[in-house]
Amino acid sequence: MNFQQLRYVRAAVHNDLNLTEVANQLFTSQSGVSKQIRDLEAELGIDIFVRRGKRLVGLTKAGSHAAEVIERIIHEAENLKRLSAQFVAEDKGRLTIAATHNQASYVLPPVLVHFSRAFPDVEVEIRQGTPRYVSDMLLRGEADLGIATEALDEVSDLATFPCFDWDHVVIVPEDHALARLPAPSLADIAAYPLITYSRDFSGGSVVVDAFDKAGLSPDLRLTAMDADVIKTYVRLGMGVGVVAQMAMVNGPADGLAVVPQSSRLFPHSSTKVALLKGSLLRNFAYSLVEMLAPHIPRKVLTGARPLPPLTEGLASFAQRPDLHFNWNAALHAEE
Amino acid sequence: MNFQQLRYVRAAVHNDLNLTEVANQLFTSQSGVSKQIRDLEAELGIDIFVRRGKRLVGLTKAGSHAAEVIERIIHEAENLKRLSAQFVAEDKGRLTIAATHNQASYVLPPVLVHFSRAFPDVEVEIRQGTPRYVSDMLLRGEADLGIATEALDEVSDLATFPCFDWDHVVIVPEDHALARLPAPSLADIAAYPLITYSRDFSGGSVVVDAFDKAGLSPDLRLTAMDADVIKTYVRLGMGVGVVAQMAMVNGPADGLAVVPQSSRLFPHSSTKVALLKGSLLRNFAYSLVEMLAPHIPRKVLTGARPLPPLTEGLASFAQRPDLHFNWNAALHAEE
DNA sequence: TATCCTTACGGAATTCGTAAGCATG
DNA sequence: CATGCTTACGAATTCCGTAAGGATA
Repeated sequence: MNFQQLRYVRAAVHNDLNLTEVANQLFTSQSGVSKQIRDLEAELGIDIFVRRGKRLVGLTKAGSHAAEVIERIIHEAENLKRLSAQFVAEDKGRLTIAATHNQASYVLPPVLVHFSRAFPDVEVEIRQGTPRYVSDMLLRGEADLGIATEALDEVSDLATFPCFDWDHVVIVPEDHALARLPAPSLADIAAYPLITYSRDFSGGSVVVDAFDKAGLSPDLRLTAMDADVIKTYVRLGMGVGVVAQMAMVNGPADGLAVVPQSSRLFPHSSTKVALLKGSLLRNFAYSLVEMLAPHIPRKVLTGARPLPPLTEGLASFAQRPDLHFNWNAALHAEE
Repeated sequence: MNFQQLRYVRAAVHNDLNLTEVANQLFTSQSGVSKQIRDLEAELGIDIFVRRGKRLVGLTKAGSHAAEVIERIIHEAENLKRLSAQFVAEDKGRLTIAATHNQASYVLPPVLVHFSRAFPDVEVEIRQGTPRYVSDMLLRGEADLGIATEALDEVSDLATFPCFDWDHVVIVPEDHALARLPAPSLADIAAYPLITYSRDFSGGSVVVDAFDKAGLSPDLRLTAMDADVIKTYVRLGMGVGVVAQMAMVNGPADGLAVVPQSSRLFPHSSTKVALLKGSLLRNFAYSLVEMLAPHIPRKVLTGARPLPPLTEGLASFAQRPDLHFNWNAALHAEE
């Protein structure tokens, strides 16, 4: 049994049991992958995969149990590497953040400015996608931290921490009639074509649900993944937009107006930071979580790991209040 | 990074950092051990061990963190093997039980008779020693289950389950004066030389503590690790013995008498079964725990594992009430 | 001096990748 | 017939153990 074999099995499970794909992804030959997996099966004395002819078509019962354990072994091996890196150069390394467009564009910028000032030797990589993509990246171990909305709470292998609450607002062209009403209702808004987030973004369903609950079925003219697209079409007069508050506060708002009191029309949303349970992260990653969610007690954060984490790293951070970031101040500075 | 390297590091930590010893224990050359460890340190970029000249004298800070993670990796790798064995031949294999003499001699026999009838293809190996030895065997992964007294509760990496309570009794030669009193007190007993368990057996301290608390300091003439030795010397008239109840009920009692009401003189003791947290055991091992502690809800038992265990094995066992063993009946059948 | 770790080096075992074979859809 | 797994086999790499070197207590 060796790590290579375990990695191959893991990759096969994550890649539709396509060994050719696995070989490409891991930069090796597919014959090697095939052989190593067969060797492992022979050593363990079990079939991990169900084969039909020469094709892998599923996991055996033993295989699916094995896959779970293999996942943990590889995960711990990665923890070992991260742990070592932590001691080699405490504040140097790479941090991969998976985030939705909204978070990446309007929430992360001020925080990351602060972060990169505190950790100049950390390369930050942002990967953007749907909430589902964010959780997948975390589960696959390809991202260290994930930033999205409540959707992450539903993934049981992730530890999520709330950062802050925010609202959706209704936006219209500056000269639009709705901008002049003191407090338009949902019904007033539903009279116009609507432009908002796609349904698979949690924001999307929050907005639509609010109209549903009020017994309204607005004309959902266009849905998009990001606020910039929505704003563009609103500017063009294609309809009334509903976007996250931050997109107007922290982003360009020229030619647009926020409909008065419109933030009260929808339930609060919440930005969450998530990490894979059992992950031993680099010190600077924990620091970023602290910046995003300074109110989370440190012990809760480290509790995401079933067994004791790198306590020094965290303890030393606790002694550096200069690292704390008041994102609320930053977010609303321009208001 | 490979498992061999991790095993070497682990073994070094468990063997006083003596690589020669590690090599002997793992049947390899010490030069190989040395090289592999150095390779691992090079790959991780950290020193795991503190060296003075050419001697390993300690773990670095990074090393002690690494050792913890390595422990988990190897542990999960063993889980993977056990899991596979479980599917190859569900009720066939080997079960190593570490137990104190008392448990091995008077508690286990009736249970194991029952067990080996239910699982005829399981080889059972009993390893006997002090409570400390029992916990060490579990922590080192050399035993699957441990049976001892409360002493196991103090080891945080072990999950312990209470089996049943029992008492100590005072034993004397048949014709002894104490045997004729209706209910001798501790003071009555302390008038004679005492023979009981060694202090490092939890039974030992329970007995001595009871006298201490009563303000008595009896003449502790002899201490031994097992009841048979104690009984022998009591027969020879060397003193009054204090042994576990089971040693009289389930073991030979010829020539000896239990002092009336003497079980009330000492606090209750309790037999515990323990397993290493996070261990994925074979189905038959869980079955033995069930026989020993049938009142423990199955979910609590499997909860000893941080992540989902082999649920089929356990579920199928739950459907076989024939496997349940009433040890209380067995233990007291002769009464 | 006895113990014990490290390095060097040659042989053994493993792993890897190309190429060919063969089953599936 | 395009895709995809397996097997065979030679090349490359890695692993292992003997032996010598050097450091400590």
